[in-house]
Amino acid sequence: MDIIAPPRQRRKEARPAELTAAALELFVEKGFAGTRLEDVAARAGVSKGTLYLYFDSKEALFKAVVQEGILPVLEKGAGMVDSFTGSSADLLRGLILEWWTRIGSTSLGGVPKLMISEAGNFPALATYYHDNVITRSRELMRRVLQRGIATGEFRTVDVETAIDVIFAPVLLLLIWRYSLGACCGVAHDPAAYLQTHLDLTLNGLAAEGSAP
Amino acid sequence: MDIIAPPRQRRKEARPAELTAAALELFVEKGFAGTRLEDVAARAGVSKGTLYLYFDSKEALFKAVVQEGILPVLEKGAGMVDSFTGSSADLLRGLILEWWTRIGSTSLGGVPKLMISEAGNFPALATYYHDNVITRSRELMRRVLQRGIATGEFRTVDVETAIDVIFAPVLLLLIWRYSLGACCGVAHDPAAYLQTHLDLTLNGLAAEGSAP
Amino acid sequence: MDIIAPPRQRRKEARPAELTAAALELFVEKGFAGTRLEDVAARAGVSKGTLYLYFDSKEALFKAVVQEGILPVLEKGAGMVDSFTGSSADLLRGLILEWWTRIGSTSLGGVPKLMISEAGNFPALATYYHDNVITRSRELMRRVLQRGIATGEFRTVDVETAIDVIFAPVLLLLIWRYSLGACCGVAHDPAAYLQTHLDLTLNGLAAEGSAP
Amino acid sequence: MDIIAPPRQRRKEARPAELTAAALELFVEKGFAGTRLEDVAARAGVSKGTLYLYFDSKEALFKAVVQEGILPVLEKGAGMVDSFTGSSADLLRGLILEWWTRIGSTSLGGVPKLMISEAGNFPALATYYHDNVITRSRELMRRVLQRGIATGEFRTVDVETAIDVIFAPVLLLLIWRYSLGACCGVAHDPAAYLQTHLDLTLNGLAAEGSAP
DNA sequence: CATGAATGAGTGTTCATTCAT
DNA sequence: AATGAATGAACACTCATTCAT
Repeated sequence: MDIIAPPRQRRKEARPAELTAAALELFVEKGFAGTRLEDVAARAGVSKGTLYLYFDSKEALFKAVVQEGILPVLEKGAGMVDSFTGSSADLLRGLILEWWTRIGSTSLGGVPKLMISEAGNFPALATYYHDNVITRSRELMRRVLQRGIATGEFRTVDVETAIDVIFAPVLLLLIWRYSLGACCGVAHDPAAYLQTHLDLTLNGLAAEGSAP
Repeated sequence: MDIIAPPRQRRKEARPAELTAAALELFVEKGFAGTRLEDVAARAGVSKGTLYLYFDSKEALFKAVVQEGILPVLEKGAGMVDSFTGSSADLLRGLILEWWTRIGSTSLGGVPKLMISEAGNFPALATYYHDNVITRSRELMRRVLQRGIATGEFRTVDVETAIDVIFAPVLLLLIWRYSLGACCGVAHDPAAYLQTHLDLTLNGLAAEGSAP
Repeated sequence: MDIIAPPRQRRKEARPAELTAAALELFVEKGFAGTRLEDVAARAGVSKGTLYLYFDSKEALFKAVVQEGILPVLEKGAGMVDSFTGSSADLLRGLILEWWTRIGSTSLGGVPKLMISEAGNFPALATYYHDNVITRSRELMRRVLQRGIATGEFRTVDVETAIDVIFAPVLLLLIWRYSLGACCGVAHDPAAYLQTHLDLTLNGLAAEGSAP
Repeated sequence: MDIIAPPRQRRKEARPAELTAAALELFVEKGFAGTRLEDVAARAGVSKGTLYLYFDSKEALFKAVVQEGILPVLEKGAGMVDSFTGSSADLLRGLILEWWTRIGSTSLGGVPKLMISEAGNFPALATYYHDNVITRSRELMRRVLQRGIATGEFRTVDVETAIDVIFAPVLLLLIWRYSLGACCGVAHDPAAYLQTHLDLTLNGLAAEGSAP
């Protein structure tokens, strides 16, 4: 008899992702210590024991949340930079907006604040995050800036400082949103904020005579 | 067995400050949940029970740490602004350096990161921090900027945005130092960093023709 | 070291009853405050944590002990009164003796003294006990007396007072047995005591001319 | 200089009584375990440490409360019986009413319930209470009954049973009042209750032909 | 693979008791 | 004698982790 496999079987591969998704939301909402594995399991629709079939410990789950949440987006970004053919300004703008769509505006937006909060308790994870997320994000932006400078579209600026200047406001937006912004927030409109930030930044980068 | 009992010291006056100091260090180092009250007491040289003579609960201790750590410095800063007679640039520079000496370079420098980490778990404290620390810090800087603009020393800039621009790098420095910087830090030299930041900012603020 | 772990038994169905039984014994023996949950768990053969799978708190356990211990017996008694076809004297005698077999002579006999001891600390439970146990016990006896009076077997007496007179000696017996009787008891023979009490009471109730 | 000693000195001898009085109220209200020595001290207007100048431990205080509360009244009662010259009925009535005035209607009325509650945890005290309070109370009543029987005022009854019959309703009244009566009480009027009880009892005791 | 009952180490909190002043 | 700051043992309760089914 050709019966379709029951959902339980078919979801076997999806389980880890469902669990990390549930865990991400709770970690972001309540922090690492404040999140109970029972709640994670319940939100993913499985039992507490099942969680341990996929993750050795709460700490392992936490690492998986960070790794699986962030890496795919970075890889997508690398692909964009590799294949982009338009202006560097459009590339930079596209990267930031894509990042906002995929990360900033989702639960993943809580990850930077989460890493800041828990880095002290998870040095290994902090190192991993630094080496894989931060370093690679900066590398991505570095390539964009160097591309623009090489083509004469951007002015010759100190690249590392420019990377700081580009990332800092975005990070602060997220950090605020997931900490004090929750209780006494002035509710920045993130889209407008990003737009303003990009306009200012690209204007500042634009070589004289080029069309920003 | 003749175990020597530690001398039972009585120092009611100094106890709260000793306890909040010990708690500050541990909260900054391990976070709220990761800090055991027994360790706080031990670091302050008292027993666990003694802690409860002065603070009703772990949460109350946390609140006291934030309040007693931060408020005095803000008040000192307000006094400086009130009585200062030199240039606004010197005032701004003095405020930031004083802040670094009193807060940034001490354990209190961990408080912003602490608040960011725990705001979600302590909404009441987050509100308190927002209303008393953040709002009043901005007010302090607002007065300095308005003073400079009024005397013609500073250009006419959007004050609120300028406040953001002045505080953000300093906050990021601290946040970094107490989170990821601990394990994979590029060890910014804070003094030089602050100097550069102040130079740039004051230069940007300086009215044309004035001597920065 | 190869310590043999005790077999981890799974018996969800039976657990609550095993736990309340263990708790009953300890509450009766040591009182509410003097009973440690760890001892309750140990006596039931489980760990401390297991207790919390079934009862939210020590107070909840206490409530369950009282409710589950007493209510079933009352319901059985109501059934007896409903279906009994013999004389009212035999019914009254049967009820009291059944009560002694099911409650008085078991650990449940300690419940009245327990309620007296803890009523002040658990007003809600005291109200529950009053409304469900005391009121319903009196209702049971009331029906028996009214039945006997209606058939002419009993004299026309003040029913509420008669209820008091019937219950008081039995309650005092139990209260004594579980308090001062434990250390300096004159070891009443409960069976003989009950017999005498019933004989006297039924004789006092018997209508003239009826065969007691 | 002939200055009157300060109150602190003058109250030295009164301290133990003040402390046991405070303790009695709290023990009756909250039970032994539920009473905090700090509250006892506060109610007596002294510090916690002072309590230990007079009583070695919480248990010693508890014992003192029972002993000092009860014994004086018993001695007074013994004196009454020794010197009384009226009828035995008046003597019995006077004893019970005196008892109600001195014990039943005061905080001391909570002692029987207290002893019932804590007898299991304090066997030594229970023995003391039995030997000194219960035995001597019964002895007192025994003498009254024997006196009445000897003069022909009372019928020849089984004295020990009569003692039970006389004391039981009074004890139940007190027990009820300090336990379940507190939350769901039918608020017996104690004076009327005692009056009825005495009338019935004395009527039952009265020899035929004597004027009750 | 999945479950969920069971475990037990860990911690915040209370409070009887002690002791230096 | 009196104080009250300090102590530390005790306990209720939580939750990450395990394992028999």
